[in-house]
Amino acid sequence: MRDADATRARILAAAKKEFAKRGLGGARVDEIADRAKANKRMIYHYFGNKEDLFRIVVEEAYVDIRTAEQTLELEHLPAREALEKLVRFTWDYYLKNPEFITLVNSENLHKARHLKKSEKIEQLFRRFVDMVGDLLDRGVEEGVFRPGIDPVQLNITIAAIGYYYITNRFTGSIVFQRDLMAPEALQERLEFNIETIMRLVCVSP
Amino acid sequence: MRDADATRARILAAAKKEFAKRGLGGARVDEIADRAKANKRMIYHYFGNKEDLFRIVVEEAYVDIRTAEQTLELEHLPAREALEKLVRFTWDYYLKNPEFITLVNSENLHKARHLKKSEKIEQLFRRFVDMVGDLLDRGVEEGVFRPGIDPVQLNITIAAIGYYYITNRFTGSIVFQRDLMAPEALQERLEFNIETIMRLVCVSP
DNA sequence: GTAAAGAAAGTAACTAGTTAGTGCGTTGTT
DNA sequence: AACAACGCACTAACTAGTTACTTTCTTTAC
Repeated sequence: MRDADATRARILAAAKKEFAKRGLGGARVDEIADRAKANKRMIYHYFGNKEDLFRIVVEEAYVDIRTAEQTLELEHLPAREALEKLVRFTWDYYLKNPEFITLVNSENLHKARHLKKSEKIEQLFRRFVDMVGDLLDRGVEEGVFRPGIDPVQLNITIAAIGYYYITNRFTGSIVFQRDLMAPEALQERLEFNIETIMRLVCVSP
Repeated sequence: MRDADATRARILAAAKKEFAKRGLGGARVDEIADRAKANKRMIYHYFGNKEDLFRIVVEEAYVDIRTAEQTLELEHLPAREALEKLVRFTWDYYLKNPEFITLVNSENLHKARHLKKSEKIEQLFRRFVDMVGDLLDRGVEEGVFRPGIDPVQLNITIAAIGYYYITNRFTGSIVFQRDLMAPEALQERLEFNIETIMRLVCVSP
């Protein structure tokens, strides 16, 4: 049974897991081949080398989160509801896809040298920033949002308050002496995050 | 010239740099020895093995940030000023010590298995959480802070909005198509962060 | 229809270089 | 002399990448 596409896809999925688990430096090409039930030679055949494979994994991770975001259709909701939905989505996505966070961390450890080579990333995010910009404008028109908020700063803040909690869940649970991943703790954090963003953006909370 | 303490200290400093630059998996013991102008044999003599060396580096990084925090003496300031000072301090510390962030990221990639072995970390942080708890109480008494805010959630949020920006400065600069490390960008972010926290905590912003 | 040719998919074993960790001897200090 | 600090040179295991080969599928010629 030969299937080039399926093998390629299995390698990519395996690479995503391995890179997310151990980072670029700690990941082992042999391990990726095993996980993918493929041969190491196939990895080099389809992806050239380890770094290129990593680049494609990271690119794909960014495409995935932005694709998911675009299904939100925030345009059809009142501004306040749309903003809350975005905060909830971001939180849920990090929670369900912690490998996204690990990959981004790993890419930043390497000063984003792989993403620098990518071309499709820039336009992907321009659309996203525009979407949040439009949402902010709409909220101001509706009289519910403060004017003058920078959509990039808001984006970063929405991401930050979820991302930091999830990425540092292990040291955080030790340092703060509570299980940050307990269901009640997660619920509490999500509500705190929504309150943080609402107080930041809305005219009257 | 023989000096056990100095050699040990040079190794620790070199290890901190190397681990911060490449993570636990990517760091090379030979490189640490070279940087420290010591011999690899000395590393094993003083620290046992690579993992133990890493554990001590991470522990020391946590002790350093908490030690710096304790010089703030927030008790002697009005609550609002104290809170703003804490946000500024956190931001400045991350900016001046980006290796702290990389070490914490690396430790979380390994599910905090080194920090779990550490004993002095817990009490270090209990004091810190108490300090912020006291600050919140004082702000409520002064009539400037909302009551009922969880000091742990506030701590996490103050850290998050700075940490995320700094740790993801490389991918962030590509994705948002602006130089996030330009002096004006840094100043803008700090002010945005202060506003975020003030709106979250204060009764009237 | 079918057989030969060729291309693509897949594998095992290997190479060259790297890496954490050590054995053992040397040098300096008290 | 005794002990601690130090350093060279080694090893056993590992690791990214390659070579040379087999198997399977597709295309083309008749």
